[in-house]
Amino acid sequence: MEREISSGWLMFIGFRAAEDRIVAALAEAGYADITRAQARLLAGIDLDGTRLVVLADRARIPKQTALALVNGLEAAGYVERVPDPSDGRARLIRLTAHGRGGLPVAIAEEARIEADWQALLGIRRMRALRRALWELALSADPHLHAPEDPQREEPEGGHNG
Amino acid sequence: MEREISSGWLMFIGFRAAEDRIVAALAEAGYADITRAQARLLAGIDLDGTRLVVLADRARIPKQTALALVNGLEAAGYVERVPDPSDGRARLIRLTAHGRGGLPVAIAEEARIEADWQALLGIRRMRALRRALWELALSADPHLHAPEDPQREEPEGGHNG
DNA sequence: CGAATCTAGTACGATAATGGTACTAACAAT
DNA sequence: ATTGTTAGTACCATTATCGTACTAGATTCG
Repeated sequence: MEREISSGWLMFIGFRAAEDRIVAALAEAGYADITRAQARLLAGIDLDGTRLVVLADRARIPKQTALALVNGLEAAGYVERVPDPSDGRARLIRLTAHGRGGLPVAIAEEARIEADWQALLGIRRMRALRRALWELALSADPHLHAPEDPQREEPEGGHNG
Repeated sequence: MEREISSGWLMFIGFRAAEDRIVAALAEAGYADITRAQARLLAGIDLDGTRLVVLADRARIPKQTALALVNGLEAAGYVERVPDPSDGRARLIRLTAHGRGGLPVAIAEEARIEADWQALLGIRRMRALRRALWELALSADPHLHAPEDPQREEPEGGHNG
């Protein structure tokens, strides 16, 4: 009567393991006040700033939640809001200097995770894993407009740590 | 300056897509009051009952949070607590008849998700994906004591929908 | 042009989830 | 019997989630 663990749940385990490592790395580097929810939002901020609704979309939360998180991050000095020149309604949420300080930490830990996973699976299976995950992610979220082909280059999109 | 989406984040997308589908399927079948956090907890309940600390561990939440969720689920009639014959301190959290009613719905949707993903990737790559996810999950959580080998059979463990 | 429509951001508020500290009762070890 | 450990729980403060709804700037189209 025992059943297998679903693929979705396996993804949850992997995701949470990675997330915990990144948040822990940030905490150890002095960014101890960043919560997981905030980290998920920060991960969606492009280097040139991102709108609130886009952040909400990327983190799979309603914009009210994203707003609350951004308010907290702004109060903590991690992000700032600048007007969006292309749309008077919109504002771009950008990392402050303080926020950018955490980026290398997150990126480094992320790279370490990828390296650890690749060491476990081997480069070939790791690549296959990423490719498969990409296809599933795209089918779930068609406007991810993602490359993953090393040949192509997208002027837009892409997430941070 | 754009970076790739991390494998962990891709897992997040896949996981959330699956989770949303299951919660939506439950809602449509009349189980509209089950939240995502509750569903994650329910997914860890074995058919013969599971202890609170084990549920907390599986869902990656502290036991206080698990307690609050169980209280809510108990009040809503989804689970019940029975004494654990093997340990006077412990209690087993079990699905009630009402709770078991949602199981087929969740299991069916889960199967549909797996089928959809397999249709997308093909059976070979899907199997490779699961195998890779399993290895990563095991490395992150060594006491997952998981089979995945069709030959072996574990008397314990295994999650529900 | 101007009215209807849409969209980005925000406010307010109610509920749910998270997680710290700490207590009790039962078990385990010596 | 004393000590240490573990399961469950209570209490509580904070954070996160998300519904309803408003404002102001865009967009569409007659």
